Amino acid sequence: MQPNESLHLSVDCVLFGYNDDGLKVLLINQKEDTYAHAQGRPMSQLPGDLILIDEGLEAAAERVLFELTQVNGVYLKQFHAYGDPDRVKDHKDRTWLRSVRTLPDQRVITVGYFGLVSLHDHSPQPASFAGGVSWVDVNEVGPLAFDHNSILNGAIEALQTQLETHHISFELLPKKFTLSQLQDLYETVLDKKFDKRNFRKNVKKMSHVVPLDEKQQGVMHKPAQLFSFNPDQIENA
Amino acid sequence: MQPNESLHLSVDCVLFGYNDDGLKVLLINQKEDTYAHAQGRPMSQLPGDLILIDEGLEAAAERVLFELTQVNGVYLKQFHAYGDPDRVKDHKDRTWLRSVRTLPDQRVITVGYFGLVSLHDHSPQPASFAGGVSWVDVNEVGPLAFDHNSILNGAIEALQTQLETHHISFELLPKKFTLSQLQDLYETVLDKKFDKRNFRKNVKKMSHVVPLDEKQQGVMHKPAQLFSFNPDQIENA
DNA sequence: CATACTAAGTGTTGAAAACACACTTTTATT
DNA sequence: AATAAAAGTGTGTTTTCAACACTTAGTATG
Repeated sequence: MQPNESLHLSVDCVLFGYNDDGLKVLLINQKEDTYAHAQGRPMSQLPGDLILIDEGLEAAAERVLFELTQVNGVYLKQFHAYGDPDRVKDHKDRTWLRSVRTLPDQRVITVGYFGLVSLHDHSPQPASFAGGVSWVDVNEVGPLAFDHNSILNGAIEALQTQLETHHISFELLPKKFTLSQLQDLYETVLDKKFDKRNFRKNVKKMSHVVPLDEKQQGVMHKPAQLFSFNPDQIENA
Repeated sequence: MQPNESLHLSVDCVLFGYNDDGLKVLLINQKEDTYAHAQGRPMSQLPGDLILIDEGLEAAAERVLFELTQVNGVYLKQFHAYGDPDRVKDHKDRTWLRSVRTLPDQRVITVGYFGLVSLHDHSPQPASFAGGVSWVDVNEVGPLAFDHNSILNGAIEALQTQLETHHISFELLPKKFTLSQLQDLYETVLDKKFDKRNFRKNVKKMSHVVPLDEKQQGVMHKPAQLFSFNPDQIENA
């Protein structure tokens, strides 16, 4: 049984950003000049990188995200490992790989993490990079490089499950938010509608959602009560 | 950014076996003669192996299980990847590694799969191997090598979630089974009790559990109706 | 053949959660 | 003062969940 002499391992990050405009994913555009145009236009892909020899998986995911967004402390969760031997062997992807990797023919197994950021207060901007990093609405994502479309789908499912079972909504909302914003978040992520009154009844049972002595301002309708999350109350379930 | 020249990737399998006697895990005993006894007694570990250079992750898990049990077509599900840089660096584990690996100092990332087999009809027996393979009740598992105790815990949680959300119980039961057996399975895996009448009410709603024209035989009490699973009805949810 | 043993099988009721549903209130704008 | 726009609020119905105990069918024994 021969050992796997030359395998590479990477992490790929599906960074979800949310604001009143919808749920977004951070994508990287392969640069045009590094892409052989035989195939058509350059593709987008998920941010990812090979892990360093002494680096933990989660640490690698944090590093990738920090390099892209300069944001630390992003909520991160591993959801699946992708190891099809041919996942980076597709013709359309090889061309690009040859331009950026020293060993483009190496098999790469990747571990998928999804991360959550709020795009309300500040939009963590595609830092430093030569550019080509952008937030794309999850419903408008075209074909991605490698198997990144299935990785994205896996991340969306994991996010949906996680939203239903754990208290993670605050990762995607501003510090102060209205109940309509919270409901919109649930509706957007889970892709279904909720009844306003029933939704609010359920929120009242969530002890980690606390009303503030503050109201929305500058809106041309009845201003909404603001709420925030009480970190002490956020446990599991 | 230096590439990860010398990483190894393995799969570790948590094979669950179930019979009326409880939920078991298949463990391998490190052989005494390959283990330096300085530390005390040899440890047990989960079956696992480095993946071959052209082998998919799931294929590797299937291979490991087949080599151990000679059983094909085991239900298998990936649940988590473990990549702590020090996960195989513990002193107690190095000794053993040196005796079985050509490159014992290599970092190893592992992908965890859990598998399900029924121990009713036939107990897939620890094949061919020099021995040291055994079914251990999940509640009686002692300290394992490496981080295998946390891998096992991760597998148990994944199994519980999966049992509650997907129709997988038939993987652990004989082809024909009684409702009491089904209930015992749920109680064992989820580690809680159910009310017999309520449980049976719920089963009646499951269209994939179908009654047979057959009864239990040779028991010294009222023989139970036998049921089986209708594979056509097993979808998701 | 009568009795005893064992697990199988079976319904009802009350409580809680889920669902469906429409009008009034508050602010900014004109 | 009138309008526009989203906020906020309660009730009845249906469905699901939880608690609870006795009768039945077969095997074994005397």
